[in-house]
This record gives sequence, C-alpha cells and structure tokens, in this order.
Amino acid sequence: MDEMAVSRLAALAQITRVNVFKALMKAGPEGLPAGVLSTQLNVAPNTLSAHLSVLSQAGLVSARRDGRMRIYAVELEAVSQLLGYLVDDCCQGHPEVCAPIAARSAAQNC
Amino acid sequence: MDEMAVSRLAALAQITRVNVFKALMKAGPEGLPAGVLSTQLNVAPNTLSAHLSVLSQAGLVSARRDGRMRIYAVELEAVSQLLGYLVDDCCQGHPEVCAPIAARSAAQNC
DNA sequence: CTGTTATTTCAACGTATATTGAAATGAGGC
DNA sequence: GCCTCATTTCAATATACGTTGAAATAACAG
Repeated sequence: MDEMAVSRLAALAQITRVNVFKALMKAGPEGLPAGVLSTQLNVAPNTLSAHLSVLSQAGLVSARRDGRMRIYAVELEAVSQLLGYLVDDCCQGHPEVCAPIAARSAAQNC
Repeated sequence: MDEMAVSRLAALAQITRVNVFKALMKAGPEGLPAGVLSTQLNVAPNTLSAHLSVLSQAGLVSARRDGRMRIYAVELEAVSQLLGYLVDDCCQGHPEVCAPIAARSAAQNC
C-alpha cells in the first residue's frame, strides 16, 4: 500500500517525468504518442522511453498502440489513488493542510 | 516552482521517510525528538539523521532544539503547497481525479 | 521482401542515494 | 573540567538512477 504510493511518488520525483505527466494530464484520456512527447519536451526518444517505462510501471500511465506509434495516457484512477493516499495521510486532524486542497478542488467544480 | 515540488516529492519517495513523515504528521506541530523517531521506527540514529536532513532540506519538516534533544516537526504550509501543486496540475479539467479528493477533504471537516 | 518510420532495448558510463561504523559536536549534570 | 546522552558528520561501500549511442523490434508502404 505504502509501497505503491512510494513508487508513484518516485515516478513523479523527477523533472522530466513531471513534465511528461503534466503533458499527458493536459492531453487527457486520449493520450499522446511517444514521438510527440519527445519533440514537444525536447527529450531523446530512448531517454523518454525509459521515463515512460518508470511512469508505466508505477501505474500512473498506460500505453496502447495505434498503427506504428505507441500512445501513452494517464491512468486517472491511479492518480486519484495517489492523491487520496497523500490526503488521508496528511489531512488527519490537520485542516491547515487539506482545507486549501478542498477549496481548490471546489473551485474547479469537482 | 516545479523544482521545489520535485524535491519534495523526492523527499517522500522513500519508505523510511514516508514513515517519518507520517509519524510527524500524527504528532502535529509539537513534533517529535529524533531519538523517539529512531526507536519508534527502528531506524539507526545516523540513518534517520540523513533522512531527516533530506526532509528538512525539502522544507517539509523543521527542527528546533529542546535541551539536549532535537525536535522535528512537520511544515504544514509546505505540505499544503505540495498537495496544491499536485491538485492544480492534476485536477485541471479532470473531475475524475480531484472529486474523490474533495470528498475526502470534506469528510474530514476541512 | 525491402525500406522507412516509431519506439524500445541494451550496454556502458557517471552521478546520486541509502546504509553503516566510527568519530565529532552539543547540551546538560556532577 | 569531565562524563554521559542525543544527534550529527564523516568516509566508505553498495546499489539505484539518468543519459547516451548503437542495435533491435514493430508496423506499415511499396
């Protein structure tokens, strides 16, 4: 349980992977091909592939094939789980921490 | 901005540090002495010291001295900022992700 | 089946991280 | 001052991580 969260946190604890993740979040469930991410973020294809592998093994993204390209998309359920883990562990009795989160979430019509 | 978030995520991307963090969260602003954390979590004092240093440099915890012991406490503002970063980056247009967070937050009277 | 595009895998390298035992620092108590 | 307790710092080691160039795989077009 904590192990899963730790591996997901580790997956996001790297600037290139955060950028990949943000791009995929922006793209939504349709996702983006690896090549697009590579050019868009200026990361060498093989380097990007390694990072996508980390994100994928952590369960934060999934891959599917479309023709000759591989399309990556965010796993919303996993992201939700991770945030839930953080909130549950951090918010316990600490309104100072989670009140702003609740406010932000509410502000975005969630 | 992202750099700060990445270093905080990295600080939490390790099982021992997550456990330290959880213990400090539970302890609240009064915090806990390093020695208590060491025995409570079964981590060698020098190893623990290194981990506390990482958490401290990431700004997630702060230290103060009380007599001959050093007391560590969570930095609620930093935690809130980190969660805010994640929610802002993750929740954009994705109610599937942040709705559960909002619900949890609300359920805990935040 | 050959060629081309898209992406991954492999091996190698340098750097960073986690842990350890030993020594050092800091803060009292006597 | 000296002794003890609490914690950190240091040096060493082993392991993990990020990046790279080169080779391999996968899918399609002709």
